[in-house]
Amino acid sequence: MIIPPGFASFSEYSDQFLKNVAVDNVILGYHEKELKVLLQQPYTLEKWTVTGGYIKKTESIEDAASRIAFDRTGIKGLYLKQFGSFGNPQRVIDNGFTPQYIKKITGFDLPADSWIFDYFVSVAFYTLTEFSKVESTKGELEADSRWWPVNELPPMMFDHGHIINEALSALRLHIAHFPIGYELLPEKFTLPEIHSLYETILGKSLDDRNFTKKLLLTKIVTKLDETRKIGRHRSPFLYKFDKERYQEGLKSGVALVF
Amino acid sequence: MIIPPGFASFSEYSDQFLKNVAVDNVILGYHEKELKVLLQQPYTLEKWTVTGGYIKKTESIEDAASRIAFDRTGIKGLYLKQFGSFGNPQRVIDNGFTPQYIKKITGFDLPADSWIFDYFVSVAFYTLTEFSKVESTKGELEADSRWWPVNELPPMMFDHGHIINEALSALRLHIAHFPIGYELLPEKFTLPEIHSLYETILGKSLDDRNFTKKLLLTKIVTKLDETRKIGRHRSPFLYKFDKERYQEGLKSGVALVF
DNA sequence: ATTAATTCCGTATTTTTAACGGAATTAATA
DNA sequence: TATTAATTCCGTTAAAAATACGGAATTAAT
Repeated sequence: MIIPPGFASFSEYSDQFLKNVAVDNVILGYHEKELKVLLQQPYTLEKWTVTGGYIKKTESIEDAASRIAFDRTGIKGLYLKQFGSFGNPQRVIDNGFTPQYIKKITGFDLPADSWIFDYFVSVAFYTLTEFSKVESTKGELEADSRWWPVNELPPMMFDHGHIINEALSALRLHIAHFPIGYELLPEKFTLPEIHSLYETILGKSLDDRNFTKKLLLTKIVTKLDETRKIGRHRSPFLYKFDKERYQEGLKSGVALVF
Repeated sequence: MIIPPGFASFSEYSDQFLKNVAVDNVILGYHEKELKVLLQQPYTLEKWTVTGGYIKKTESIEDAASRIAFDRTGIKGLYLKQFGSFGNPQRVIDNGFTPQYIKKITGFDLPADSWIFDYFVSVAFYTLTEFSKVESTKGELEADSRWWPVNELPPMMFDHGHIINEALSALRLHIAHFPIGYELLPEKFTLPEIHSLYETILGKSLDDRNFTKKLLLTKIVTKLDETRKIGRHRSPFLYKFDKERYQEGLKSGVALVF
């Protein structure tokens, strides 16, 4: 727990938060046919973490997750999905928190029996966002922070590698029951683009004709009259999401079994 | 947080636990074609809660859930499934904890800014168990504790009514992907029995011929050569679970879509 | 005019799911 | 001992969904 400037004591800052419980957000983005995750490298440590933070006593865990996701991405109203909580004593062994270490990074002396040295339960959410939207606010992100391809992760702190894998499992399960893509694609997109998105997330190839058939059957995307001119080949038509049907699908479920 | 006898101070007892986070177990049992949930009525309050408890600093959240489930049921090795975490400021308003109240029930004076007066995030699990196994240990359960039909719940503390509903939703989703019943049926059971169990959990009637077909296709149950003599009608054959296939199904999933 | 890259479309086959009726067994009882 | 009431148990057909697959059209570069 890093103390921002302007606080006279550790507790003056930390008292606004719940103890021994925190939120982690696995922020996923899609770029160049690859799923990426936004990681940060805090406090000059050599390991990376998913984005996360503490829960204010006055907010719900969902509100905390939203607030933190907004802080890291600058995007309001991200779709956050809780997929599990993680907690075991090994977490505190791995993080290297000691009174000396806390003294060094925060300047405050804390007793060895402070709750800060007990393990934290992490309530984990994942979210999907369009890669480019976040990159534009990259300058505002704190410390070291960058996108990593989900299958080429750097050395991760604690169990964060595991948490990312669980997020991906949850996403793959989720995708079978709910529409996906609104958050990950530009407003107008082509069929091959959304096709490739699904292939990337599911990690397998999907027959293009069957994919199109099923997708259009759900009516969550509608064809536009425009095409996009790219490359020396036929120009693909553009599509967009039918926002109402999409929202409806999020609530009540849409079967899209691939 | 009730202090057992023999502790000199609140912190002497509470220091073994993580703060502001706890575990709740929705213990489900099946009896007479009805799903029931084990609830307790703590501290002479008039509202009921699902079983739950605090997490020791030395144990994982899963271990805490197991320990607590064992305490309440006397059954070792219950299958516990995490299905979500719940936390918002309303929880603390609802529980009625005040320094005066804590003084009354524990005998200790606590400062108003103690973490005990902040809300607790609940990591929730559900478990399935054979009703009769637990009932036999009922005498050992603490305080008021009894089974309630899941659709005739008494007044519930906090959001515990909501948590139970979420547990049931999770269970109904779960049942489509994993085998169920080993924990809820006696060792040997009849087809009508397991059929009725599935109907009860899913809350709808399932065609018996199709049900049997699908169930046997999974190979998780095997037919025995015995029958059970009950009533003035044809004696049903007995079946049992193939434990190996069942375990395998729990790990890798079994499609049983009804 | 040719070529390379890519979009786009439809039908046939297989598999899965859903719907459905009637004969067999048991024990009570008339 | 014949009848009745309650329940188990079985198999086929129709409908729906998923899968497999080939070839023509467009574009821009050469």
